[in-house]
Amino acid sequence: MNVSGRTYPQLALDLQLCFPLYAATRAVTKRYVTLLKGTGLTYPQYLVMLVLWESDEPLSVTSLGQRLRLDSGTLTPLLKRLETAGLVRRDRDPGDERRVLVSLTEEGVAMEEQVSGVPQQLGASMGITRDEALALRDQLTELVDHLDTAESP
Amino acid sequence: MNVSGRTYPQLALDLQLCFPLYAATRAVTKRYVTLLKGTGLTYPQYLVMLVLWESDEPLSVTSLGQRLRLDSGTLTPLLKRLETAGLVRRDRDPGDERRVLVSLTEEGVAMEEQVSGVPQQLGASMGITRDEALALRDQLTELVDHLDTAESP
DNA sequence: CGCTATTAAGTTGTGCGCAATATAGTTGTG
DNA sequence: CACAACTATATTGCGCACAACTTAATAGCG
Repeated sequence: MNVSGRTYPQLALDLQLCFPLYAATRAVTKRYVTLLKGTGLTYPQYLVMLVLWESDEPLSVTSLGQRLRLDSGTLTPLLKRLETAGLVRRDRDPGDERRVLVSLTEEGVAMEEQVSGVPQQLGASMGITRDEALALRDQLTELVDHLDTAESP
Repeated sequence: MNVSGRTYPQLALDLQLCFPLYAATRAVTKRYVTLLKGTGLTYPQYLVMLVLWESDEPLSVTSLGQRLRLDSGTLTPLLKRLETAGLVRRDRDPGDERRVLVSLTEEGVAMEEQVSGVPQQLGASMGITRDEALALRDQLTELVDHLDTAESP
Protein backbone atom coordinates (compact mmCIF):
# COMPACT_ATOMS: atom_id res chain seq x y z
CA MET A 1 0.00 0.00 0.00
CA ASN A 2 1.20 3.48 -0.80
CA VAL A 3 2.44 5.18 2.35
CA SER A 4 0.76 8.45 1.55
CA GLY A 5 -2.57 6.69 1.34
CA ARG A 6 -2.46 5.36 4.88
CA THR A 7 -4.32 6.60 7.90
CA TYR A 8 -1.17 6.31 10.02
CA PRO A 9 1.79 6.74 7.65
CA GLN A 10 4.24 6.93 10.56
CA LEU A 11 3.67 3.19 11.11
CA ALA A 12 5.18 2.22 7.75
CA LEU A 13 7.89 -0.35 8.41
CA ASP A 14 10.27 1.15 5.88
CA LEU A 15 10.14 4.59 7.43
CA GLN A 16 11.18 3.47 10.88
CA LEU A 17 14.63 3.16 12.32
CA CYS A 18 13.76 0.30 14.64
CA PHE A 19 13.38 -2.36 11.98
CA PRO A 20 16.70 -1.87 10.13
CA LEU A 21 18.37 -1.80 13.55
CA TYR A 22 16.75 -5.09 14.52
CA ALA A 23 17.49 -6.65 11.12
CA ALA A 24 21.11 -5.44 11.15
CA THR A 25 21.77 -6.99 14.55
CA ARG A 26 20.39 -10.33 13.40
CA ALA A 27 22.38 -10.17 10.16
CA VAL A 28 25.59 -9.41 12.07
CA THR A 29 24.89 -12.20 14.55
CA LYS A 30 24.35 -14.61 11.68
CA ARG A 31 27.66 -13.56 10.14
CA TYR A 32 29.37 -14.25 13.46
CA VAL A 33 28.04 -17.80 13.44
CA THR A 34 30.12 -18.39 10.32
CA LEU A 35 33.16 -16.50 11.58
CA LEU A 36 33.13 -18.21 14.96
CA LYS A 37 32.55 -21.70 13.63
CA GLY A 38 35.61 -23.62 14.68
CA THR A 39 35.79 -21.93 18.06
CA GLY A 40 32.44 -23.31 19.26
CA LEU A 41 31.54 -19.84 20.56
CA THR A 42 28.18 -18.15 20.09
CA TYR A 43 28.15 -14.40 19.55
CA PRO A 44 27.19 -13.50 23.16
CA GLN A 45 29.84 -15.92 24.39
CA TYR A 46 32.37 -14.19 22.12
CA LEU A 47 31.43 -10.84 23.69
CA VAL A 48 32.03 -12.24 27.17
CA MET A 49 35.41 -13.53 26.02
CA LEU A 50 36.28 -10.08 24.60
CA VAL A 51 35.67 -8.54 28.02
CA LEU A 52 37.74 -11.18 29.78
CA TRP A 53 40.63 -10.80 27.32
CA GLU A 54 40.54 -7.08 28.02
CA SER A 55 40.84 -7.57 31.74
CA ASP A 56 44.02 -8.20 33.69
CA GLU A 57 42.17 -9.95 36.48
CA PRO A 58 39.13 -12.17 37.12
CA LEU A 59 35.78 -10.40 36.85
CA SER A 60 32.62 -10.89 38.87
CA VAL A 61 29.36 -11.76 37.15
CA THR A 62 28.09 -8.29 38.03
CA SER A 63 30.99 -6.44 36.43
CA LEU A 64 30.70 -8.57 33.29
CA GLY A 65 27.01 -7.69 33.30
CA GLN A 66 27.66 -3.97 33.63
CA ARG A 67 30.09 -4.03 30.75
CA LEU A 68 27.76 -5.97 28.44
CA ARG A 69 24.43 -4.72 29.85
CA LEU A 70 23.36 -8.25 30.65
CA ASP A 71 21.93 -9.62 33.90
CA SER A 72 22.64 -12.79 35.84
CA GLY A 73 19.68 -14.55 34.26
CA THR A 74 21.51 -14.39 30.96
CA LEU A 75 25.09 -14.64 32.18
CA THR A 76 24.88 -17.48 34.66
CA PRO A 77 23.87 -20.18 32.16
CA LEU A 78 26.14 -18.69 29.48
CA LEU A 79 29.14 -18.77 31.83
CA LYS A 80 28.34 -22.34 32.82
CA ARG A 81 28.50 -23.29 29.15
CA LEU A 82 31.85 -21.53 28.77
CA GLU A 83 33.03 -23.39 31.87
CA THR A 84 31.89 -26.72 30.43
CA ALA A 85 33.76 -25.84 27.23
CA GLY A 86 36.91 -25.40 29.34
CA LEU A 87 37.40 -21.71 28.51
CA VAL A 88 36.69 -20.14 31.91
CA ARG A 89 36.71 -20.98 35.60
CA ARG A 90 34.01 -19.83 38.04
CA ASP A 91 35.21 -19.54 41.64
CA ARG A 92 33.54 -17.99 44.64
CA ASP A 93 35.45 -14.96 45.86
CA PRO A 94 37.03 -16.07 49.17
CA GLY A 95 36.79 -12.48 50.43
CA ASP A 96 33.06 -12.21 49.65
CA GLU A 97 31.29 -15.51 49.21
CA ARG A 98 28.39 -13.86 47.38
CA ARG A 99 30.58 -13.06 44.40
CA VAL A 100 31.62 -15.48 41.66
CA LEU A 101 34.88 -14.59 39.94
CA VAL A 102 35.19 -15.56 36.31
CA SER A 103 38.70 -16.14 35.00
CA LEU A 104 40.18 -17.50 31.79
CA THR A 105 41.72 -20.94 31.59
CA GLU A 106 44.85 -21.48 29.55
CA GLU A 107 42.62 -22.65 26.73
CA GLY A 108 40.53 -19.49 27.08
CA VAL A 109 43.60 -17.28 26.90
CA ALA A 110 44.85 -19.18 23.87
CA MET A 111 41.63 -18.62 21.96
CA GLU A 112 42.30 -14.90 21.64
CA GLU A 113 44.85 -15.50 18.92
CA GLN A 114 42.40 -17.79 17.13
CA VAL A 115 39.76 -15.05 16.77
CA SER A 116 42.11 -12.12 16.23
CA GLY A 117 41.13 -11.90 12.59
CA VAL A 118 37.38 -11.85 13.19
CA PRO A 119 36.84 -8.06 13.48
CA GLN A 120 38.58 -7.48 10.18
CA GLN A 121 36.64 -10.27 8.47
CA LEU A 122 33.37 -8.84 9.75
CA GLY A 123 34.35 -5.36 8.61
CA ALA A 124 34.94 -6.74 5.14
CA SER A 125 31.44 -8.29 5.09
CA MET A 126 29.77 -5.02 6.04
CA GLY A 127 30.91 -3.12 2.99
CA ILE A 128 31.64 0.10 4.83
CA THR A 129 34.88 1.90 5.47
CA ARG A 130 36.57 1.95 8.84
CA ASP A 131 35.61 5.62 9.29
CA GLU A 132 31.97 4.93 8.46
CA ALA A 133 31.98 2.08 10.94
CA LEU A 134 33.42 4.29 13.67
CA ALA A 135 30.89 7.04 12.96
CA LEU A 136 28.05 4.53 13.05
CA ARG A 137 29.43 3.10 16.30
CA ASP A 138 29.40 6.56 17.89
CA GLN A 139 25.84 7.30 16.78
CA LEU A 140 24.61 4.00 18.16
CA THR A 141 26.47 4.50 21.43
CA GLU A 142 24.80 7.89 21.82
CA LEU A 143 21.43 6.33 21.05
CA VAL A 144 21.93 3.74 23.78
CA ASP A 145 22.89 6.44 26.28
CA HIS A 146 19.76 8.41 25.49
CA LEU A 147 17.48 5.40 25.78
CA ASP A 148 19.05 4.48 29.11
CA THR A 149 18.23 7.87 30.59
CA ALA A 150 14.71 7.97 29.14
CA GLU A 151 12.87 5.50 31.34
CA SER A 152 9.86 7.76 31.89
CA PRO A 153 6.85 7.76 29.45
CA MET B 1 43.76 -2.43 30.20
CA ASN B 2 45.07 0.20 27.83
CA VAL B 3 44.14 -0.70 24.27
CA SER B 4 47.56 0.20 22.93
CA GLY B 5 49.17 -2.26 25.31
CA ARG B 6 47.27 -5.26 24.00
CA THR B 7 48.49 -8.02 21.77
CA TYR B 8 45.28 -7.86 19.72
CA PRO B 9 43.99 -4.27 20.01
CA GLN B 10 41.37 -4.89 17.32
CA LEU B 11 39.48 -7.07 19.82
CA ALA B 12 38.76 -4.17 22.18
CA LEU B 13 35.02 -4.09 22.81
CA ASP B 14 34.83 -0.30 22.60
CA LEU B 15 36.45 -0.16 19.20
CA GLN B 16 33.98 -2.46 17.53
CA LEU B 17 30.73 -1.65 15.81
CA CYS B 18 29.05 -4.93 16.67
CA PHE B 19 28.60 -4.28 20.38
CA PRO B 20 26.91 -0.85 20.18
CA LEU B 21 24.65 -2.32 17.51
CA TYR B 22 23.73 -5.24 19.72
CA ALA B 23 23.27 -2.99 22.77
CA ALA B 24 21.19 -0.47 20.81
CA THR B 25 18.78 -3.14 19.60
CA ARG B 26 18.27 -4.42 23.12
CA ALA B 27 17.79 -0.88 24.46
CA VAL B 28 15.22 -0.12 21.76
CA THR B 29 13.41 -3.40 22.41
CA LYS B 30 13.29 -2.58 26.11
CA ARG B 31 11.80 0.82 25.34
CA TYR B 32 9.12 -0.86 23.24
CA VAL B 33 8.12 -3.00 26.19
CA THR B 34 7.12 0.20 27.98
CA LEU B 35 5.52 1.80 24.93
CA LEU B 36 3.54 -1.34 24.04
CA LYS B 37 2.39 -2.08 27.56
CA GLY B 38 -1.38 -1.82 27.38
CA THR B 39 -1.54 -3.48 23.99
CA GLY B 40 -0.15 -6.80 25.21
CA LEU B 41 2.13 -6.90 22.18
CA THR B 42 5.80 -7.82 22.25
CA TYR B 43 8.15 -5.99 19.89
CA PRO B 44 8.33 -8.80 17.27
CA GLN B 45 4.55 -9.10 17.43
CA TYR B 46 4.30 -5.33 16.87
CA LEU B 47 6.48 -5.70 13.75
CA VAL B 48 4.16 -8.39 12.40
CA MET B 49 1.19 -6.13 13.04
CA LEU B 50 2.95 -3.26 11.19
CA VAL B 51 3.28 -5.47 8.12
CA LEU B 52 -0.34 -6.56 8.31
CA TRP B 53 -1.59 -2.98 8.72
CA GLU B 54 0.43 -2.08 5.65
CA SER B 55 -1.20 -4.78 3.57
CA ASP B 56 -4.54 -4.59 1.83
CA GLU B 57 -4.98 -8.33 1.88
CA PRO B 58 -4.15 -11.41 3.98
CA LEU B 59 -0.50 -12.48 3.88
CA SER B 60 1.01 -15.94 3.89
CA VAL B 61 3.52 -16.92 6.57
CA THR B 62 6.23 -16.94 3.91
CA SER B 63 5.55 -13.38 2.73
CA LEU B 64 5.46 -12.14 6.31
CA GLY B 65 8.77 -13.91 6.78
CA GLN B 66 10.33 -12.33 3.71
CA ARG B 67 9.31 -8.88 4.84
CA LEU B 68 10.67 -9.34 8.36
CA ARG B 69 13.48 -11.77 7.57
CA LEU B 70 12.03 -14.35 9.92
CA ASP B 71 11.36 -18.03 9.28
CA SER B 72 8.41 -20.25 10.11
CA GLY B 73 10.12 -21.52 13.25
CA THR B 74 9.81 -18.02 14.68
CA LEU B 75 6.58 -16.94 13.03
CA THR B 76 4.34 -19.97 13.55
CA PRO B 77 4.31 -19.80 17.37
CA LEU B 78 4.23 -15.99 17.32
CA LEU B 79 1.21 -15.98 15.01
CA LYS B 80 -0.53 -18.54 17.19
CA ARG B 81 -0.11 -16.18 20.13
CA LEU B 82 -1.54 -13.29 18.10
CA GLU B 83 -4.44 -15.56 17.15
CA THR B 84 -5.04 -16.49 20.78
CA ALA B 85 -4.99 -12.77 21.60
CA GLY B 86 -7.75 -12.29 19.03
CA LEU B 87 -5.76 -9.98 16.75
CA VAL B 88 -5.34 -12.20 13.69
CA ARG B 89 -6.95 -15.17 11.97
CA ARG B 90 -4.97 -18.03 10.40
CA ASP B 91 -6.76 -19.80 7.56
CA ARG B 92 -5.49 -22.30 5.03
CA ASP B 93 -5.55 -20.87 1.53
CA PRO B 94 -8.38 -22.77 -0.25
CA GLY B 95 -6.49 -22.41 -3.53
CA ASP B 96 -3.30 -23.88 -2.10
CA GLU B 97 -3.71 -25.89 1.06
CA ARG B 98 -0.01 -25.62 1.91
CA ARG B 99 -0.34 -21.90 2.57
CA VAL B 100 -1.71 -20.28 5.71
CA LEU B 101 -3.15 -16.83 5.18
CA VAL B 102 -2.87 -14.42 8.08
CA SER B 103 -5.48 -11.69 8.28
CA LEU B 104 -6.43 -9.07 10.84
CA THR B 105 -9.53 -9.40 12.98
CA GLU B 106 -11.61 -6.32 13.73
CA GLU B 107 -9.75 -6.06 17.00
CA GLY B 108 -6.45 -6.27 15.15
CA VAL B 109 -7.46 -3.52 12.75
CA ALA B 110 -8.60 -1.37 15.66
CA MET B 111 -5.27 -1.63 17.43
CA GLU B 112 -3.51 0.43 14.76
CA GLU B 113 -5.02 3.62 16.15
CA GLN B 114 -3.93 2.60 19.65
CA VAL B 115 -0.24 2.41 18.70
CA SER B 116 -0.18 5.30 16.22
CA GLY B 117 1.77 7.44 18.66
CA VAL B 118 4.48 4.88 19.35
CA PRO B 119 6.98 5.84 16.60
CA GLN B 120 6.97 9.44 17.73
CA GLN B 121 7.36 8.46 21.38
CA LEU B 122 10.29 6.23 20.52
CA GLY B 123 11.88 8.97 18.45
CA ALA B 124 11.67 11.27 21.44
CA SER B 125 13.46 8.70 23.62
CA MET B 126 16.33 8.32 21.18
CA GLY B 127 17.46 11.94 21.37
CA ILE B 128 18.17 12.28 17.68
CA THR B 129 16.53 14.39 15.02
CA ARG B 130 14.27 12.95 12.36
CA ASP B 131 16.97 13.52 9.75
CA GLU B 132 19.61 11.76 11.84
CA ALA B 133 17.24 8.84 12.33
CA LEU B 134 16.59 8.58 8.59
CA ALA B 135 20.32 8.72 7.81
CA LEU B 136 21.02 6.04 10.39
CA ARG B 137 18.20 3.93 8.97
CA ASP B 138 19.73 4.14 5.48
CA GLN B 139 23.21 3.19 6.72
CA LEU B 140 21.84 0.18 8.59
CA THR B 141 19.74 -0.90 5.62
CA GLU B 142 22.83 -0.79 3.45
CA LEU B 143 24.75 -2.78 6.04
CA VAL B 144 22.09 -5.50 6.04
CA ASP B 145 22.14 -5.67 2.24
CA HIS B 146 25.92 -6.12 2.24
CA LEU B 147 25.84 -8.83 4.90
CA ASP B 148 23.14 -10.68 3.00
CA THR B 149 25.26 -10.86 -0.12
CA ALA B 150 28.45 -11.80 1.77
CA GLU B 151 27.73 -15.35 2.77
CA SER B 152 31.09 -16.71 1.70
CA PRO B 153 34.06 -16.35 4.08
C1' DC C 1 -1.55 -40.51 -15.28
C1' DG C 2 2.18 -41.58 -12.05
C1' DC C 3 6.10 -40.40 -9.82
C1' DT C 4 9.66 -37.31 -8.26
C1' DA C 5 11.06 -32.70 -6.94
C1' DT C 6 9.73 -28.68 -4.86
C1' DT C 7 7.33 -25.70 -1.73
C1' DA C 8 4.76 -24.22 2.69
C1' DA C 9 4.12 -24.62 7.20
C1' DG C 10 4.91 -26.90 11.46
C1' DT C 11 7.95 -29.21 15.02
C1' DT C 12 12.03 -29.90 17.88
C1' DG C 13 16.00 -28.53 20.29
C1' DT C 14 19.43 -25.03 21.76
C1' DG C 15 20.73 -20.55 23.36
C1' DC C 16 19.84 -16.24 24.45
C1' DG C 17 17.38 -11.85 27.04
C1' DC C 18 14.92 -10.45 30.71
C1' DA C 19 11.34 -9.98 34.43
C1' DA C 20 10.30 -11.87 38.73
C1' DT C 21 11.63 -14.38 42.44
C1' DA C 22 14.61 -17.17 45.62
C1' DT C 23 18.70 -17.96 48.35
C1' DA C 24 22.76 -17.06 50.59
C1' DG C 25 26.11 -13.92 52.29
C1' DT C 26 27.38 -9.15 54.02
C1' DT C 27 26.71 -4.63 56.12
C1' DG C 28 25.02 -1.36 59.17
C1' DT C 29 22.50 -0.02 63.27
C1' DG C 30 21.08 0.02 67.88
C1' DC D 1 25.45 -9.39 69.22
C1' DA D 2 20.84 -9.43 67.04
C1' DC D 3 18.47 -8.28 63.18
C1' DA D 4 16.89 -5.71 59.41
C1' DA D 5 18.42 -3.94 54.96
C1' DC D 6 21.09 -4.73 51.25
C1' DT D 7 23.89 -7.18 47.71
C1' DA D 8 25.41 -11.04 44.48
C1' DT D 9 24.24 -14.83 42.15
C1' DA D 10 21.05 -18.41 40.83
C1' DT D 11 16.49 -20.11 39.31
C1' DT D 12 12.10 -20.08 36.82
C1' DG D 13 9.21 -18.99 33.12
C1' DC D 14 8.19 -16.90 28.72
C1' DG D 15 9.11 -15.38 24.06
C1' DC D 16 11.93 -14.99 20.56
C1' DA D 17 15.66 -16.62 16.65
C1' DC D 18 17.24 -20.12 14.04
C1' DA D 19 19.08 -24.65 12.39
C1' DA D 20 17.54 -29.05 11.27
C1' DC D 21 13.97 -31.95 10.36
C1' DT D 22 9.04 -33.59 9.38
C1' DT D 23 4.65 -33.56 7.11
C1' DA D 24 1.49 -32.36 3.71
C1' DA D 25 0.33 -30.35 -0.68
C1' DT D 26 1.43 -28.92 -5.32
C1' DA D 27 4.06 -28.69 -9.68
C1' DG D 28 6.39 -30.59 -13.26
C1' DC D 29 7.95 -34.03 -16.25
C1' DG D 30 8.12 -38.32 -18.82
